Amino acid sequence: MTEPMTPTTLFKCLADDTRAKISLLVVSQGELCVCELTAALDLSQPKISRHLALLRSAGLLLDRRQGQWVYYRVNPDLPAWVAAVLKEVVDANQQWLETEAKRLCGMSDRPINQAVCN
Amino acid sequence: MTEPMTPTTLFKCLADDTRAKISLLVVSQGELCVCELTAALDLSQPKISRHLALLRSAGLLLDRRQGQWVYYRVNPDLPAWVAAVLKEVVDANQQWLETEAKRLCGMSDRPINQAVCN
DNA sequence: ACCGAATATACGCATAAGCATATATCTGGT
DNA sequence: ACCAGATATATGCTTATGCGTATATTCGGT
Repeated sequence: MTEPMTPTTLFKCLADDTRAKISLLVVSQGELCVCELTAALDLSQPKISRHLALLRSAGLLLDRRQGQWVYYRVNPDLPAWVAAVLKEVVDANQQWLETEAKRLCGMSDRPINQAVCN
Repeated sequence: MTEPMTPTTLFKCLADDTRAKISLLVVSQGELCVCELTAALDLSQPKISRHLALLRSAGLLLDRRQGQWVYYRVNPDLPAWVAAVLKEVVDANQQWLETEAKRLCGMSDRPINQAVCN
């Protein structure tokens, strides 16, 4: 079902603030669970889940259940240009993600390892 | 009016087949006029113009009138990451643009210089 | 088995986005 | 001044997209 990723497919995934921030946060953190994303973006859980479902069905993200939590990561089988684009955007837009990154770092009850907080 | 380009702004520009192909063709050719784009994408002129207006008002493309033709190019004042993303996508997706590039090269009455056709 | 936490989906609705067609504007040539 | 080619915009319509709320589902602990 996950057809080859065309430019338009990728850009549709990212053409929404919620999905763009989810994706970029996941890229920079490696792996994040739904409750972490909900806290970082300060949005309702159904809203986050709905956007995650879209990113998953487009093949951009993969999910992994671990106990009560579901972790999302970037699909490692994507073409190299997709990873390159994501990396470029993340590296150049740290400030745009600042608020969300801070909320994530300030999260008290994170399930597992608290990632780099600098 | 052209606010700083956020990731979401850029991706909304590109989240449509017509606009993505217009943008990538312009990136790879340097500059293209409306009639060239209309021929390359094989779409109606109003449709092309409407999407160009969006790309222009988002600040992604600039236009320049030369006689009866209006040429569009990528805004050179965009942040470096935007140019990097566009370049990455173009380089890796030549095949996706193949049909349009061929139509452009096969265009008989191109206004000025016929760009590289390989 | 039951309960609460975490996550996913369904539903109804409001708005945005894209389209085709018609029309307006601008330019160069006569 | 007029006309044709090139381009831009307006209008009305249809569909896609995103949202909030309610409700399933799944899991670990008791």
